[in-house]
Amino acid sequence: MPVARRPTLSDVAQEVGVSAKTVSRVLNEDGPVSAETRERVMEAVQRLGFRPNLMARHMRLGKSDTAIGLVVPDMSNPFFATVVSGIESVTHGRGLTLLIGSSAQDAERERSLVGTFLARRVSALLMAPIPSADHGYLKAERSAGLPVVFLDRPGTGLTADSVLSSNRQGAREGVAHLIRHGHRRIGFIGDTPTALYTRRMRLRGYRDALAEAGLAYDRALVAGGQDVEGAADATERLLTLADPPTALLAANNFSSMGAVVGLARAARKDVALVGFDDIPLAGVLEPALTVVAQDPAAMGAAAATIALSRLDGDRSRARSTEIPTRLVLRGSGELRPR
Amino acid sequence: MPVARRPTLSDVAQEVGVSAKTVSRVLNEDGPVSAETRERVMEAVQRLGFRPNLMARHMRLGKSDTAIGLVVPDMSNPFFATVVSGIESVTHGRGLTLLIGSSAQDAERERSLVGTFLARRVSALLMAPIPSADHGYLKAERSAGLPVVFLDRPGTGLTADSVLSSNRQGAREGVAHLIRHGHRRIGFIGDTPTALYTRRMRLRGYRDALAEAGLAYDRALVAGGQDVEGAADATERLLTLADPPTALLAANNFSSMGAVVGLARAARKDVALVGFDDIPLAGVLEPALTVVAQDPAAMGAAAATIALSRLDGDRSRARSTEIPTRLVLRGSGELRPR
DNA sequence: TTGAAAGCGCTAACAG
DNA sequence: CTGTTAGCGCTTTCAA
Repeated sequence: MPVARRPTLSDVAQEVGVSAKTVSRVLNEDGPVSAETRERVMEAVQRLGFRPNLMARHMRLGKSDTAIGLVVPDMSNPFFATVVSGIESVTHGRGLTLLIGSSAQDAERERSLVGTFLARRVSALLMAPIPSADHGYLKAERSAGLPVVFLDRPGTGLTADSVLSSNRQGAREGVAHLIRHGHRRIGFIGDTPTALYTRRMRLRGYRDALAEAGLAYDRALVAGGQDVEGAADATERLLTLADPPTALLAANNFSSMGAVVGLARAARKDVALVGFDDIPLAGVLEPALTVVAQDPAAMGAAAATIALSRLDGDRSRARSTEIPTRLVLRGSGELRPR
Repeated sequence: MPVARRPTLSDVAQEVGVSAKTVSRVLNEDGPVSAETRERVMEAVQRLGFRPNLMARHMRLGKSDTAIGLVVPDMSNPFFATVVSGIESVTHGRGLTLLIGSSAQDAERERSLVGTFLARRVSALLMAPIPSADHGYLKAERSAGLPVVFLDRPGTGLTADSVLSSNRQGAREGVAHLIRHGHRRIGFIGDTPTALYTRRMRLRGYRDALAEAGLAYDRALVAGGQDVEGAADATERLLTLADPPTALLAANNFSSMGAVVGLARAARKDVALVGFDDIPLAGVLEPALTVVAQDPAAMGAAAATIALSRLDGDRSRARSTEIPTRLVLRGSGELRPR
């Protein structure tokens, strides 16, 4: 089967018997064109199935690509999937296309993705940065006018806008809630690596709440894993301690699921639990799961909005936007210690 | 702050005192360059922070963009989020970038997204097509060599590759499982619009199983909604029928959640349930949820693999790939009717 | 081993 | 109202 070449502007022009510029004028409604010419051009465009080449257009205009690049650690994490839909809800109206890549928690891969996006001349860069990576290499791009927005975690080595959850305050509220219900031994189920910004902030909030209540911080009550399974194991391990916790704070979505699984396996419905990040069906678990809910869609939308305002010329200094978390009471955090 | 122009190939060339072509040769390891020249070019590239402009490169080569376009109905649906990570796992190794857009179940929007992708000259197009849309307008592109792969549902009006779940067979097995456990009145909780391909196929599988068991099909037992809430309401309504179902098949992920919520609200732990599409925490629900699990990551990977083989010159006729579902027994489907 | 010229598809600037 | 020329940043072709 012969592979037909895609028609170009000049193909259309030739077909109609006008110059390329005239066709361009018709398509971009730029400058005056006689009704009849317009008509004939449009007809030829239809007939040939012509579609202007955006690459060529962007290049000629010497502008950035009308796309924004997004780097997330893992697309299949519902948190980031929802962040993406928040971003898209903002960018779509502006005719911006979304380029997405997963860093898979690998600094090399993150850098290579960012490199590709830069080579494509994206209009802006949104990223949930890898903790171990330095982002100083973006300094030149940023001062050349490329908007960079860090999402979920601040970046290292680069001053840029960021959009974060109220991690510390949220965790503090969650733990205070458990304390209010009489708990004195409260475990912390986090993720690994422990260097992750969100984990550190949430651990800080956990310690804040303990300190406010005059409770000692016990490292033995801090555990975690890489995934749901790891968090479930960690939960079960905490329960076998000599002086075990009567309540738990799980510090992110999969830790929350892991804690639920671990408690279910140990058949311990008496252990209170507050999760971080809402999870589906939290309401029908038994007991129903109390959580510190984040608002990932709002985070994505905020990040995109900031990037757009930068594109629109906002040159004010970099700022950090905090999206509030919300304690959603459903029951699991209100159990009393026995 | 002065916004610096990005350095170009000729900037680097000028800096080093060679021609643009020489710099190009160094960067692409194309043709002979003296070690010393190479050294000096590389140094200048580093110093200026030069990054070749991919748009210009693609254009000059007259090839497609090294990107593939993906249209999904809704990014925040974990099913599609997982499909995306499956796609990415395949494309990343090939240096392809992923362009993503949400159609939001709107035919206009789908078409505009596809239009944008085509204008960008993507190398391939993957999409979960809107049921109400005709995709005949892609015929010319396809015969011009653009790989098109439909995901999750076949497209309308266009012969193209597709990757689908074994919807009918999966539903049949799920319902047969309920029948095997003694159920004779089995409800179907689906999504709307009812024209959706997956719903139609799963309903067919449901009817297959009933027919095989000699059970009559009763339209009154078929209900559904647009989201979790709607499915929950539909579930509650089915339970109030004069001759209510003793078991349910929920036909997708949010219908499954809705059915779980509806049964929980009605406090009916005696009603058997088989969900379609696995959901998180299915194992710790009470009773634990039996599901017909799909494999969204495999679907994404298969779609990407097919697109790549087409790019590599595979001109065989369009084929439909079926990714098998798997009945995961956890308890909720094994309840006996009272 | 290196360079000059031409051109990918498009549009800005200027003529006509 | 319409056309011509030039050039965005890169690579191919051909020549030196």
